[in-house]
Amino acid sequence: MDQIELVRDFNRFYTQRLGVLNDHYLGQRRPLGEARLLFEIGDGAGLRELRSRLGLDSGYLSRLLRSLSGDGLVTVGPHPTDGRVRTAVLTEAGQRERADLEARSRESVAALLDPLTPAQRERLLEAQGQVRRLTRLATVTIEAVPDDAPPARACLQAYAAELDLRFPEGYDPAALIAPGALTEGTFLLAREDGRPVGCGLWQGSGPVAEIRHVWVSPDARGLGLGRRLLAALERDAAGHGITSIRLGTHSVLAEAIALYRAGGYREVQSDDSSPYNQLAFEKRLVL
Amino acid sequence: MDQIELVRDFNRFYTQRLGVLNDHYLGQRRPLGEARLLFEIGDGAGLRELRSRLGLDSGYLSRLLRSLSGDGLVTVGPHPTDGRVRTAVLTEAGQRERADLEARSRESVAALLDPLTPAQRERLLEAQGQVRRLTRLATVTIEAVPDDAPPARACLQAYAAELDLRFPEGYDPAALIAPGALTEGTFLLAREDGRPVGCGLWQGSGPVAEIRHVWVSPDARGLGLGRRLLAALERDAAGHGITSIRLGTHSVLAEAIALYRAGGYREVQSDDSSPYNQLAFEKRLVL
DNA sequence: CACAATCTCTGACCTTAGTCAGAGAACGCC
DNA sequence: GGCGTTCTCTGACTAAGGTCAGAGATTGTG
Repeated sequence: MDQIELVRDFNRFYTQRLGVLNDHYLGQRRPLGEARLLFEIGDGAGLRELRSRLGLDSGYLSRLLRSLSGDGLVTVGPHPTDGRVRTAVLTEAGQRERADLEARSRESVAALLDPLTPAQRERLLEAQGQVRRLTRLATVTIEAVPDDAPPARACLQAYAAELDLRFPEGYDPAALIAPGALTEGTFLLAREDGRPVGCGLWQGSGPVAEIRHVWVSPDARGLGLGRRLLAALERDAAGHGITSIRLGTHSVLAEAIALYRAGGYREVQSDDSSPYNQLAFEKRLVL
Repeated sequence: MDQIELVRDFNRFYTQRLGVLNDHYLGQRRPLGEARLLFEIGDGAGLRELRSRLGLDSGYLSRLLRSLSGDGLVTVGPHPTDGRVRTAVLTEAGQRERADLEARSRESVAALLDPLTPAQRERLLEAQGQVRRLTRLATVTIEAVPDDAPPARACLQAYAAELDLRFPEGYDPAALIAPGALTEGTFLLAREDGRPVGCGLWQGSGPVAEIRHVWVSPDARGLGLGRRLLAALERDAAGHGITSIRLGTHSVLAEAIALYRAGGYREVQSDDSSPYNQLAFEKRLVL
């Protein structure tokens, strides 16, 4: 069996397992749609938000809510500020039902874990974490966007805010590349399910380019995305005739430094004008 | 987050991932039920078998088949020997459709793997394998059954057949415990999804009991089931007042010997009358 | 050979999950 | 204050997935 077949086989296996688990804990008390809605309402939520979170048609949502409120689990009232929006709130019975579903779900998972030894449970969690991290990494898309695209600027703002916290001297957002200033080079944006989770750019016209502003969103760290971004930047630069990359970084950014070293960058004498770049690295691109 | 919550979180994540994958490759060409049926028919299958494999109502299956044969993908003919049963066979168009679905599925998995480096793919497969093995192990049930129950005898037959192949001198099935002979002791049967996948028994009235006939089905090896069975036998025996276990094994059964050693058994002088038991082990049970 | 069991098929019926086209109320902006 | 937009709700409709009760053919068994 090749790799693709092995993954498909695992997916089939796990689909089936999850099906059994779901059947067991849902116990036919509620249709799936209503159960999901009960969870999602939580401590009250606007219908508009519910619709977007669950991806429901407005008519369908309305009907689901009517059914739930018919069972006395939900009340739908007006929104405090916006009269068009309505908000759904769980009644006490609704909260009990929700807690009950939650407990059943926990119980069926607990029953699954029960026969395993503590060491085996650890291994299971570790392996699930690994599957998850690699699957997430694999589904992140990286694409070139203009450096003034709104999601690009959002990433850069987050990058600047983080550096401002981490650098002892703070970070001046004016040091960011100005919108539209990237005429020679590429800005790469990483997205997970459409949401921006990282960025980076290379710039320069000569045979030597500079990589800057490589950033990964905190909730996407540990996946190996920094490495993917760096590799994608190098590939893109190489495709534009760049043969060497230089980059500078701050001495407090230990994980960035480790990333560059692991990526084949060698530390060189810094001649950078930016006060934030205390270290300089260089790498020759091989085609 | 506790362990249960972590597992639930992984399950939610993976459900969603699989949903995206499925939506993508099924591409709305076929309803899920029909697609599954196309796969399952393969090179022809009796309707009765299809029904049990897919867990379908006979009326529903009939209707699905009519729909598929209406599209020219399937022909339904008589069974060669049993006139009540009918068999479904894929037409050429059906085989093309099936191959097409298969190709789409492979393609979407290939697209998932594509962004990963070879080392990351290896790690993903390794982790998926780990999740699968531990999940399988956790869902195996172990229960006491009479030593003459049909699934118990089936396991013992398989055990004897295997030993006969592995022992240079062969194995005489008469050496198996006779049906109904286990009056003092317990026969434990391991099942996965109802299917017997392993067994083992302890027997004896004194403070010292003997564990015999520990066997795990070839397709359930590598899960750690032998270890679970052994632990379950010890627990059951201890519950019946047994304080020490002795057991004998054949010198060619390397993995069994390793299992006993890892389980805390110490090799002792063999005084066994059975010609198959060249090695003897002993363990004091602690309560 | 009779009779019970097995197997497939049909028709009637049901729930879940969803889509679509408006109606009507409320809001935001000019 | 008018007007386009946003939001919810209703009614009409559809597809998928499935259940249930027989009818009719066939088979195994006493």
